[in-house]
Amino acid sequence: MNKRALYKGCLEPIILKLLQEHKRMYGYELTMMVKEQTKGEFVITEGALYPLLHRLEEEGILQAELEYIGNRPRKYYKLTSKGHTAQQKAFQELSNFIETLQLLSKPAQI
Amino acid sequence: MNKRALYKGCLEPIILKLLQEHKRMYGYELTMMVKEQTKGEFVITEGALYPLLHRLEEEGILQAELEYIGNRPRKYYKLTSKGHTAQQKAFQELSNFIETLQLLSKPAQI
DNA sequence: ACCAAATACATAAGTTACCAATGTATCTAT
DNA sequence: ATAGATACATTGGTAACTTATGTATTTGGT
Repeated sequence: MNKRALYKGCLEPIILKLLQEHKRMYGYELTMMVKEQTKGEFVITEGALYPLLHRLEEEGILQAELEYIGNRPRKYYKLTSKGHTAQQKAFQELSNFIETLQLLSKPAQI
Repeated sequence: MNKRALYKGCLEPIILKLLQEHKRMYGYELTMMVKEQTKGEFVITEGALYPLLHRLEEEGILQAELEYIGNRPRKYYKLTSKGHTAQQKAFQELSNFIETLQLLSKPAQI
């Protein structure tokens, strides 16, 4: 069992949450922030992140803005109004999921 | 995003945990107990459960005993000594995972 | 001045833990 | 009788990842 299998499905709510808290962020920044906030526990691979961001943009959940820092391109993402709704829903699901997991983690209590 | 993607990887630690708490259980019983303890949130499909149980047995983590209730076969599983070790490790990983998720769920605190 | 590491984007192929569907058979309750 | 619950199992498909690879710019150390 790969320990990493655990956070399958968590990436999307995490990204949406961060974008709700920070208005606009770019891909690399998102990976760094997740790594930092989780003390190195969650490391988002590029192969997971970029396809996800593209999909979310396509779905109208994110809106992208390309900017240049010197000659280097940087793509900022922010939540659309549809994205805010999606974020709340996704985060609620994640919270429920965690709560449910804890039901199983704790010994039965009367 | 399928909400069910969330608990990918959680099934194994959950099953191992239940088997540690209850000494011996059979497949159908496991599905019922998870459903009950999570108030219907987690529903384990047979296509996920039985292959997992078989794999864990093959890996020497579980030991199976076939019994008959009338004419109906029932396969009890229990943790081997290797299984107890695996259970503790898996559960620790799950706990860490939940903790890490909560790091991201809560707003940054100084 | 040089080069490794960091920054920043991206895609393609492979993995795997699950779901949905299907199958078989027995037992129970109405 | 027969629908639903109990109890096992397998097959085929999927989606969200990982690993590997690619390109290019910028920064920092010696």
